[in-house]
Amino acid sequence: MNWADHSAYIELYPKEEFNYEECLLFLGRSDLEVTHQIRDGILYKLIKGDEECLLLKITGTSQSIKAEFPLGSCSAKARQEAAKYIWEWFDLDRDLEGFYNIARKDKILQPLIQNYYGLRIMGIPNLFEAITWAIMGQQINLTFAYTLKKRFTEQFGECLIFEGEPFWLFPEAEKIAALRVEDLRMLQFTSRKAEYIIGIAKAMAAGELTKEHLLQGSFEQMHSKLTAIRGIGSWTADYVIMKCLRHPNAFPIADVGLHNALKLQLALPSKPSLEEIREMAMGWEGWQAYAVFYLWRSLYV
DNA sequence: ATCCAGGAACTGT
DNA sequence: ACAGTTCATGGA
Repeated sequence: MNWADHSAYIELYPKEEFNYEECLLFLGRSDLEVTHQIRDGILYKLIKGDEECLLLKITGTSQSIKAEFPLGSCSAKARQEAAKYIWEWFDLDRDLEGFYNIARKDKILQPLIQNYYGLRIMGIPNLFEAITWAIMGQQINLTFAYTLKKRFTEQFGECLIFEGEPFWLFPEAEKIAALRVEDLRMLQFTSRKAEYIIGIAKAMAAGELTKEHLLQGSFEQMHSKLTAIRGIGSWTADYVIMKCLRHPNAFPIADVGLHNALKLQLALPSKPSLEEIREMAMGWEGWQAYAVFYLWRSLYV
């Protein structure tokens, strides 16, 4: 992690192939987003440090990301945690050169890496949030998924008011583990999703499911451990591996957004079959997650 | 109104 | 292993 601690603020220095504006565009794709805010081009994110909440005020250029602490000064340890969080959130450990090398030779990806140069997979570092968000998004349109997340967070998450505006933390697994299905049904979750989410919250609260444990395994091991959990199928496992566990081989091949993006990019009369997608993705080995993320990007704005 | 949405479990063969 | 069915509700 390449960063500087200036006490009043911190600064992170990504390697090349980084474009803050592109990343910010992704973060601003929904007005219903509750786990971060963008106001006047400035990104605000509330994170949970050791016991205490930390509000980050983030700005960036193509060379660096700067984060201030509008709540006041914070400890050196908290600043380190903030730096680590942002580093992971923006996937700054990744060297995109490998991806761009294979993408330059790929008919589908070539225009995308040109248009979205420097875009990184904006992650969800918190495992419970990543899994829960993926489950919320199963088989419903994205707008409604954001509505569910907003209700869920505003009902069960912690809130901090700053300058008269609320900043939310995604709910803790411990809190959700104590709920009943009806508590989520009231927010228009389906019974099925409510069961899945509470079940996973219980497993995580009991320490039976942790990010650290999953990260120890290979891609295949992560995938099979995740899909062994009720509510997590192949799509959800790949999504979580892509956004939280950060394995670049994650490939949610059944994703509807992916299908639509391919149809659009290739001007196909209808969505490609899984077999056709496998064919297209032959050259993406080792970078499937980035290929998918760039294709998703092509669907908006 | 009708179709479908960043799927998964369940059921029957 | 594989295909069909059910869950459920909002957006376009």
